[in-house]
Amino acid sequence: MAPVTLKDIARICNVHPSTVSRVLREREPLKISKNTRDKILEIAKQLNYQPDQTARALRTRKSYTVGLIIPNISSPYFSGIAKVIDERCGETGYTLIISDSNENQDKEIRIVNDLVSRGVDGIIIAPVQESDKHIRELVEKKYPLVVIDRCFNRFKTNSVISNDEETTYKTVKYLAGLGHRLIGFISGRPNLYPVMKRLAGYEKAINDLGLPLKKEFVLKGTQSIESGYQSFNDLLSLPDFPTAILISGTIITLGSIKAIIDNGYKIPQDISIIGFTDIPYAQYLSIPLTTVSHKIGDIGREAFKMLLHGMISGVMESDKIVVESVMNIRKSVAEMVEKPTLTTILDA
Amino acid sequence: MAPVTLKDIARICNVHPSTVSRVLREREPLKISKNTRDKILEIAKQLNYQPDQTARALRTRKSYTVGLIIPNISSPYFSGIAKVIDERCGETGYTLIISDSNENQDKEIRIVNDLVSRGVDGIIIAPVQESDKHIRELVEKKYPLVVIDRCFNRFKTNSVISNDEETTYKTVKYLAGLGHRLIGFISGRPNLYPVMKRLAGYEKAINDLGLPLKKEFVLKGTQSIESGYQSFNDLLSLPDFPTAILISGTIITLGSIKAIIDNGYKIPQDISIIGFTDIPYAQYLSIPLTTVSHKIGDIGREAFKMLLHGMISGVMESDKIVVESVMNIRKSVAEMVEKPTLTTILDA
DNA sequence: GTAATCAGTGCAAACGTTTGCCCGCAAACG
DNA sequence: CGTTTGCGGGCAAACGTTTGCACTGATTAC
Repeated sequence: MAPVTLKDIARICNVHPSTVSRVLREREPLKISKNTRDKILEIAKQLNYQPDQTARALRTRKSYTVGLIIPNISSPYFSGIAKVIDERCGETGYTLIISDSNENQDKEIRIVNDLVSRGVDGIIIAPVQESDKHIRELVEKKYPLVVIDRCFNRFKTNSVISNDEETTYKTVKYLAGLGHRLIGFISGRPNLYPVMKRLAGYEKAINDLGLPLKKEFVLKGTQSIESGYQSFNDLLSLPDFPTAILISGTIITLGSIKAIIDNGYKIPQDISIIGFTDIPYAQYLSIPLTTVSHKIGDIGREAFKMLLHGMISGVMESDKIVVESVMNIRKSVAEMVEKPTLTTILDA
Repeated sequence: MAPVTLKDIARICNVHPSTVSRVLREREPLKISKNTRDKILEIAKQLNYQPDQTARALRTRKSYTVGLIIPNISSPYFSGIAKVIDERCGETGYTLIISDSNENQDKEIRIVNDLVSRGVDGIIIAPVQESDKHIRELVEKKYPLVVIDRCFNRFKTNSVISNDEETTYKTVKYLAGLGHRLIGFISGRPNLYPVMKRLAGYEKAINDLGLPLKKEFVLKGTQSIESGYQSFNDLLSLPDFPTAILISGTIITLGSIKAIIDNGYKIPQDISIIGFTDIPYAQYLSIPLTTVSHKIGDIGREAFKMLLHGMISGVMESDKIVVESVMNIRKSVAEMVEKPTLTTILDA
């Protein structure tokens, strides 16, 4: 009934528990006679011995677990990242603890404390980014930690992010190249790192291209479908609304599409949209969505690689890895009939 | 640097570690003078003491963790369930360990062993269902365990599932009511419990309604987009293909939609489809998908409730809870022009 | 006035491992 | 033959908690 322990095996084999441990751990040099060794192994297998990881972790101060904290597990973006990190964990003998902060700063702090007191060997986190004290403390303690997707400006951390600024810049250029002059930008929470970067790229491109930068064309909100719906509605009620809109975030994209449909507009005839980031369903829609997709697999793998290095070596540097995102041109962007003479700028 | 322990606090307060433990645990009756109590609490707060959950778990044989094993974390269905279970865990003081079995039986077994040896207090699992030995062993040991979505016929377990058979029956009736007589059924892995139940409901309805039951109308495969694509292609290449198709599984649904588009057919003019289960994007598609959606929230909450009861009481019964699924009528099903005279049957 | 109660706290064992150290013995060495 | 070497394995401490028990001094009960 009760789980079998080292002592049980030791008693049966007439040896000391430490001997059993040595055999099962297989440390070098293993100075155990083949006789007792075989006997122990056989009994262990026969009794289906499973070491108590709790006891082991207490003794060795190493739990072979890593924590992953994401703001929303049902977002395909984050659950995709979780999947590849989980894969890498499995391959390297770690157990992954995934926790959902639900975009709630207090909950995130509770989770971090909990994970640390549970003795996880390292943490990968996509932070809520309303506060950074708890993260900074870990970083200062050289705790193995990697920040993904959203990184901090106020201090250095190991992080892996996407090149949102450049990509957004190119995206605006692409739209301008198709003749769009009135281009809008909609997002959720504006203080998120990727949103700030996208906005920066957007504004820079608008300026460089000499397009009108109207502040009523950029709308912010929260991380919810309703917020996206509301923002897009506001945009559409403008007397002279944009011909193309950049939408930051898949949740916001969903709300936006609903707003367009409810208003009776057609994509891309009436309005062109580009979504950040890609959603798995985007390509299967009747109007396949042009999107900017982030390389979820690369992000997850790089993050785990950095973390693993930190966990093994015991030293944490502060590298920042940026993975390139790519544009998926589908059908949600129309070419404008009257092309402006921007070609000279675009060739730059 | 090193984390602060009970001993540290005890030393500072000039008391025994056990006293510190008693104060911090706040067990009744708490026979500690207000003096020392206040002092300990203050120092603990000042030093930001976080109890070592590993040590505590070792001593108390209770870890306040629960394991959740799902076959695919990036499926919106499973990640949705994970989200509500995570919420309930947070509310009740448990930490959730989510693991992805990736529809791989071997990996699932490894995960189960790992979780058990990590001392989780209970497990919720949506099993791969190729083997059941490891599950049955846990059930026989009265290990707190709840099976969701897919349950076993060969032995009793606590489980929460959806009423797929009845719902599918009604769905076929609904299609027949709209004049469809050639109705197909496409699924992924056929040995999954919900798929079996859906198929049973489908066949029963076809029989009851006196419709033709053609075996080339029901196609099975694996859990992949490609499989859905392939199956639907096969169906469409039939000389006399169905006018309506039931599609089991969101992954298969994605593949099916792609197949329809690639073949140049229009939904629902050329073919009607109903998807099991609902996907968050379904209602925002240009052709909103008629789906059967499962009450993810109820499934998660009920499962956790059962598990919590088992973990607290220490006894596991074998209840089976079935939650009702609902049909979301949208626009992917067309009414047939010539209505058959099935009304008498349908009124039954 | 003595015995029983009780508040307040210390002591030590225990949870299941891991690991540094030591010890006995036999072989090898000089 | 005495000493070193090395193999095989036992001993006990330690990781940080929790908790039953014992102990002291004071209060209450009779």
